[in-house]
Amino acid sequence: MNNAAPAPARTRGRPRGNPPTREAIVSAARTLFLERGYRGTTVRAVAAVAGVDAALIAYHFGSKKGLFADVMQFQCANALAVDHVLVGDPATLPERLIEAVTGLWEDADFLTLTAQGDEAAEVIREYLESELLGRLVEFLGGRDATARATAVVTILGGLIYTRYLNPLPTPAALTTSEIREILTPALRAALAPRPRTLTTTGAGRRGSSAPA
Amino acid sequence: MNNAAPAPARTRGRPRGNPPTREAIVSAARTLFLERGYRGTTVRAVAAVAGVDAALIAYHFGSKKGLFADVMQFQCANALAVDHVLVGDPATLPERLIEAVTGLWEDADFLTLTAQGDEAAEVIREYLESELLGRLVEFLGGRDATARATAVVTILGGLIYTRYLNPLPTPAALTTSEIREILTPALRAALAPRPRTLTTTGAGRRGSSAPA
DNA sequence: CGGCGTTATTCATCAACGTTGAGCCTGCGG
DNA sequence: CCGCAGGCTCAACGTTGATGAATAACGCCG
Repeated sequence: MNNAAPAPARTRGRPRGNPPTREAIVSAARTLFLERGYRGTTVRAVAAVAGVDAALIAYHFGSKKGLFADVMQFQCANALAVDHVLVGDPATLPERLIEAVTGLWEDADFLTLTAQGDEAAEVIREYLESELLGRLVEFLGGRDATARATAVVTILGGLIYTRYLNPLPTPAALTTSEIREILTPALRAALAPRPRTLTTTGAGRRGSSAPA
Repeated sequence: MNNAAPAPARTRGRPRGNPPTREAIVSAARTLFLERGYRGTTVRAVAAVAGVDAALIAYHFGSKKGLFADVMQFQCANALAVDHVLVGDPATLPERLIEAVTGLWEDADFLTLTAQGDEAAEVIREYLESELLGRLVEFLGGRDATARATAVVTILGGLIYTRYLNPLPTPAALTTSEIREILTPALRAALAPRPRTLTTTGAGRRGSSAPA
């Protein structure tokens, strides 16, 4: 299939110099994932484009899902533009957060990446629950920053879940503006510092399980 | 919910169950499992010996584990000889149960089948929790037969678990006679009819999870 | 009522999938 | 100069999806 060229370049053992294998895989994966989506992209295809053995993907990234997560970490960082969302008036942070998340779904790239079903969306949710959460904690600061950030991420994770991962039948689905209307106050409440040391029910960690 | 039709027994298409292949697979599997153990036996090898496609194993038995379960159901039935254990004086049933289970480990066939690690022993435990339980319920009869049989199977499952599936370091392991000494009273207690209608907490169903 | 295409259902095949374990070979620290 | 660790290849693993025969009941017309 690939090079029948006289160069049997792929010898066994450790390669010569400092091979940029990882980057080659990520680059090929980004292209193919965006082009054919998650399910439509096979590890073997990525490996072929990158010019490496398929087993190397499992070796470097653990699994196909891990590779996807790696690609998305880059892609999400660009699309979500976390830093860009965080700067600005804290009072309007909820609006910017919602816009960033809903905006993902108007991004064609994201749709082809994400509208494939199973593991792909988990990766995105997990991204939110790690990367965004860390940034938020750092941004919010203060004593209960973690709790507040968790609450925010929980809400956003639920949004992603109901919008994509387990989408409701279209009549029940909310439009973007409805989402904005409904979720903004919730986010504002979640972001607000605790008024006092009430037993504020401690925002539940996992908020993404759906009834059916 | 579905049709209350009295006898739509005749299905529509091709008749179910093509005997030669299924039996050929089971037969080949029994041979290879006994000869090379669970891990040492590949589904492709079984398929080759049986002269069928490897995918048929997944089709007929769901998975390699399922095939193993099928083979073991036969093998267990012979080795455990449930019927033989059940007949006789109910007063000495505990002794016979323990002897049957510990006897499995003195059976060379069982060791090669089972001493392979991962999924193989789960199958045996699951066998106990279905087949033996059903027979026990039937044998015990009476009102709380299910509860008593569940208690018995829980104990025996625990025995299997600690003896093989998650074996303790040898100093901590019990000898066969120690097991007999310790577990017989427990089994007797489990088998005893409930003295009265206490809220007997209903013997816990899953008793096989270990700390680490 | 009997023949016959239609349809439904099961069994079998093939290629491909993602993943793993064993081993190879190079680069580097001692 | 040698041992060892690490990037890597290769073959094989268990499993899946698409596709195609085989087969039996149904619909129908005559």
